[in-house]
Amino acid sequence: MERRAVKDFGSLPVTENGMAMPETAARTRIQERNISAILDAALEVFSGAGFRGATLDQIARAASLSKPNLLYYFKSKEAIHRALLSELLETWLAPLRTLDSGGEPVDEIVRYAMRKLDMARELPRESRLFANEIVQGAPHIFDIIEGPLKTLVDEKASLIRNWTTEGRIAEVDPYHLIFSIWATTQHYADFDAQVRGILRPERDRHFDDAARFLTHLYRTALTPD
Amino acid sequence: MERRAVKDFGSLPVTENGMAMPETAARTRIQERNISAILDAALEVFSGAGFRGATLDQIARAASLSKPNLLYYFKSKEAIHRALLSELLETWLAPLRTLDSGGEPVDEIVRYAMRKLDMARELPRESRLFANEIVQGAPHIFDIIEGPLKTLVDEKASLIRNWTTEGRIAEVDPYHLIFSIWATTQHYADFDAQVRGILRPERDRHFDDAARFLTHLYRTALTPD
DNA sequence: GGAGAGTTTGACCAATTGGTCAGGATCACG
DNA sequence: CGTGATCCTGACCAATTGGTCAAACTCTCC
Repeated sequence: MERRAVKDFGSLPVTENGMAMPETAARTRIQERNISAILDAALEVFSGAGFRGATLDQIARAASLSKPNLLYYFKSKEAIHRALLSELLETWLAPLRTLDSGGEPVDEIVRYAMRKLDMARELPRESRLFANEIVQGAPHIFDIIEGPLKTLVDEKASLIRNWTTEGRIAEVDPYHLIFSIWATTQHYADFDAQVRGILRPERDRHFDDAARFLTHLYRTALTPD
Repeated sequence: MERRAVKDFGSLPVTENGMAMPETAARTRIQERNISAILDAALEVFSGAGFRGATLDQIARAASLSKPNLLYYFKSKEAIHRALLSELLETWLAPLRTLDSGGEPVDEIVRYAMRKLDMARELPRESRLFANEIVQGAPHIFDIIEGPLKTLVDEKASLIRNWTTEGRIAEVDPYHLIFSIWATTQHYADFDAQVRGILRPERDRHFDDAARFLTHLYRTALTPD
């Protein structure tokens, strides 16, 4: 083996998702630090400008690394984006997973909405990252939407439908209920610029009003007559 | 005056919004045709890719014009974007304007939500154009949000608040009510890729279910006890 | 049918962008 | 302390992109 082989199969095995560094295998402290700096910088830049709007220079600057050094850790812009999306996907879907058949159904759904609203407040960049991706047709994650996400939503939709069948919540379409919870909560992260332009809130004050409003909205709509 | 002056003040006066052609003054049939072809192509491309993601070549191709010819009608990419946004702004705000103090308040608000849902179905590109813009911080229209849009929303919010004061609808925060209507309806245009990935609807079938769901949601939440 | 306004284009340009590469600096560890 | 693996960089490249320009073409209207 000479040069070329070393480059291809040497100390920097390229994993399937395009990362130069394996996420599982042992990382040096330097790798640990730089990879997380890159992903954090990438979240900042991608969420604010979308995939195509983001540039490697911006990400490099935000991560305090040189551009070639970025590409030492991730083999391409796409690879960074992919790694970021897959890193955040679980976080993003976790609240829906916790929707459980135990407990009072109306409370359970309202609690889910409140959890989503909290995430819009605490993790707006993550929300906008996915918003940018989906608005533009979800080119990089359509398989996830059709696969794991659809499976999860189908499962929770049938749980909700059981509640309506048992008369424990009002008769509503479970899918559109879920969509409306996503829409009304993520709205405060994704369209933050508009919300703030209209409300001019001090700090995040408006989130409390939103919480009250959404609680009323879903509680009245779901409580069976 | 020689050459240069002819170029600057000659037959193609540049209007304030950057269009090479005045919208008001007489247009030749060729101008009529090409300008609307460009704006239509631009809507297609900008709404699918965002401002930065769109390229003049894509727009030119979609309009069946050469790139220099595009720039004969609009002096820059920004000018096309600006013209498009300002052309569509009225269309986009019109439904809210029609929210009127006459008529039954709950019906009036539900009717507004249904009108917005129709627009998400009929004009998804327009919805995504604004969505792209706002998700990325509304860099080109923040003054509109803070100005005319805020004014309109303030006005309608106080109308809604009157209704609650009079006990004609339930006590809800009018601003968050409006936001929730925007969010739940535009969701079907802006996040169309996700909705279709999960529901796999034939045609636009799911809009009818959405209409039923949203009618129930707002009717129950707004009807005073 | 011809003159001047209006329209179109190929060729071109500078800046930006994603990505490469060879070599140098630094770190871990025997 | 030295040596091999890891980390980092300046210089560079090809492609793309927004935009310009002079020249040519076409339409309108007298």
